[in-house]
Amino acid sequence: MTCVEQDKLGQAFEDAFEVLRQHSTGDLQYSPDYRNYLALINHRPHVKGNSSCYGVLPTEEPVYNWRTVINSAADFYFEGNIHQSLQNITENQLVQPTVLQQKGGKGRKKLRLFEYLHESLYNPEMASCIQWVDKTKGIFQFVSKNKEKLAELWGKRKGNRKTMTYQKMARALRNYGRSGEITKIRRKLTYQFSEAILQRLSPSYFLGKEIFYSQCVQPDQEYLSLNNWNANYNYTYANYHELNHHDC
DNA sequence: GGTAGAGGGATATCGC
DNA sequence: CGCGATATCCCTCTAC
Repeated sequence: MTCVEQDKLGQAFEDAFEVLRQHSTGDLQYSPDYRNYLALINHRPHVKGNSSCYGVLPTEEPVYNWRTVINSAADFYFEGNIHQSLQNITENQLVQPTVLQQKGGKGRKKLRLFEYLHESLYNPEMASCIQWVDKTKGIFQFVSKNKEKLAELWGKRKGNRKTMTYQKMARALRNYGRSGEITKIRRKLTYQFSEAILQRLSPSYFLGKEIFYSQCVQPDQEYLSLNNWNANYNYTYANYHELNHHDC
C-alpha cells in the first residue's frame, strides 16, 4: 500500500468519522451521508473501535487507532472507489441492535435464530455460508458446502453442549414456518423472512428508534448501542475465526 | 440404491 | 411451575 493510497483511505475515513461526529451535535442523523458513513463503519466492525469516536455514545475515552483503521479498511477500499462503495451501501446493510442482544444481560432477550441469520447475511465473512437471493424480498440461501459451519457457529454462539448441525438448525427453521417468521422456499436450501420480520430487522427501524433512543436515554439507563453491536459482532468474528481461519 | 435435503412428531433443555 | 424457544433425536419422504 502506497503512501498516496494510505492518504486517500485516511481521508475517506476521516470524512466518515467527521460526518458521524457532526451527527452527535446536529441534524445529520437522517441524512443519506450519515447513514452511508454509519454503514461503512458498521461494515468494518474492527474499524469502529470505540463508537464514542463518532459521538453516538456518551463520552468515553476514545481508543481507536488510526493505523488499525487504515490497515483494516484497505481491502474495503480496493474493492473499488470508497465513496462509490458508500453510495452503494443501502440502508438495509445497517444492522439494528435487537439482533445483537446477548443472553444473560439484564433485561435483554436471547438472540434468536432468525436474528442470527439476518445478522450473518450482513457479515461479509459469512458470505461463503449464507447469501441473499433476493434481499428486498428477504429470500436467502445457505451455501451447501459451508452450511454446517454456519450451524456450528450458531451452536457455539448459543453455548450449546453439543455441536449444532444444519439438520438441527433446519428443524428449528421449519418451526418458524408455523409461526411465520421464516418460510421455506421450494428452492434447495432457500428460505424467506416474513415481511414483518424483515421490517422489524430493517435499519429504518434501527435508525428511527434505536440510535435516536440512544441519544435520549439517561447515561445510567441500560440501552442498546452500536457498542453492543460492535462487541457482539466481534464476538461472532472471534468464534468464527476460531473455527476456521480461512474458509467459512 | 445412495445421498442430500426436506418435513415433522416427540421429548428434553434452558432461561425467564 | 409454566411457557416460549429452541435443541435433539429419529423416522419418513422425495428428488436427483
